Amino acid sequence: MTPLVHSFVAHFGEMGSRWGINRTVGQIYALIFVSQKPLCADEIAETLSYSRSNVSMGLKELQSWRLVKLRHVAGDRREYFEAPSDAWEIFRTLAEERRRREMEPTLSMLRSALLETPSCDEDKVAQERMKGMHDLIELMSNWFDDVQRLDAQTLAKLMRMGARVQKLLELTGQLKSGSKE
Amino acid sequence: MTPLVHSFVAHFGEMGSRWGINRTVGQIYALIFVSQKPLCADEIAETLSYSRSNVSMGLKELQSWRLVKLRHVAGDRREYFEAPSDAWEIFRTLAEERRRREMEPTLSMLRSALLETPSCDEDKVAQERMKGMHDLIELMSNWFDDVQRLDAQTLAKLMRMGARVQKLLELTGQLKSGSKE
DNA sequence: CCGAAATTTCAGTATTTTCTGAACTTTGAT
DNA sequence: ATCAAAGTTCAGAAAATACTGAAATTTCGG
Repeated sequence: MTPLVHSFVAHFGEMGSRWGINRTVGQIYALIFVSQKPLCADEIAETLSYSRSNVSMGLKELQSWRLVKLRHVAGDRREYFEAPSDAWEIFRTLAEERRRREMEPTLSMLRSALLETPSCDEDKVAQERMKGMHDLIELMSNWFDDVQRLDAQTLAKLMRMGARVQKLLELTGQLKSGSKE
Repeated sequence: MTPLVHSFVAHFGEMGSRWGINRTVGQIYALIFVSQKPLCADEIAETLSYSRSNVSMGLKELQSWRLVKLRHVAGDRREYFEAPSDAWEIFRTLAEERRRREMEPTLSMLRSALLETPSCDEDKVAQERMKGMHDLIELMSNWFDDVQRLDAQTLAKLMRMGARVQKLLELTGQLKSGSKE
């Protein structure tokens, strides 16, 4: 590993825990991400000085996040991995997986909590708060879903507009004033 | 704790690790969030059966995330805590803190890595990939910043529009076609 | 179908993180 | 200023998580 790659890999290892993955997984991803060619498990284990089995687990985890893709090299039985390099694709994948892992379970918990009949004042208040949270998460979840379907170009345009989108909305409001939305 | 509140609190405890906080912190937040009135540390420790010191640490952590606010009750020396109940405010706070903790450090690491002179082909490729990642994170970071400044109403409108925003962009493209953006 | 290469599983160990209790510091009413 | 109540700190115990090595399983060329 060159010093440049090393510092990138080390950073991903350190940030891993903030991002909800562990050090090994972070480093494996970083290494694959900057690599010119697909890597196999042995090369990764060797480069990062982790046991073969740890790398195997890490690769499984990365596959479950859909952050790495399996490749086969002709005449070689080993499995090679590469990371999609299109930043937008990565962003979408991450957004989708986080929605599934971090929002969906809470949404379903909230849904059932809101079906309960409140047995006292305390529960009534609690349900009101939960309703607010539920509605926000649902809104964001649906929005993610929608955005998922936009093509990269549109998405980039939208991002670059940033706050100016507000102006656009005001404009639209005028164009179709009277419409119920 | 009523069964309803209990299940909400328990869920936040379990999800905590996925969200980058620990069980105690998740449960304390959940409890404060659904509570009718501000709570003091002793009440929280009592209700959740955690040690007083653990609750103290947890409250510090929640304050650093700006997820709870300190309140003082007249004629009572203890510190009481409450959680903002406006879902949009919470969303903004979370987005801002996550940007600061999860994106900023990576952005600055990438910036310095991109300043290095690549010493070989491997480094050249690595830098290209890092450039892609850097640009995306920077774009998202700025976008977060912008969105931060929109008022809740505009934000909600934008979210509800979802994918239909694409239509809007096409429309604008026509209106100001020829403009450089 | 055989067997060597590759991958996965998993029990046990190592490391990290969380949590507690006791000691310490701060605060504010008297 | 005093002191009791409130809040914080921190060393070490407990719990959770990550990692390894050895054994088991899968895969595929012959």
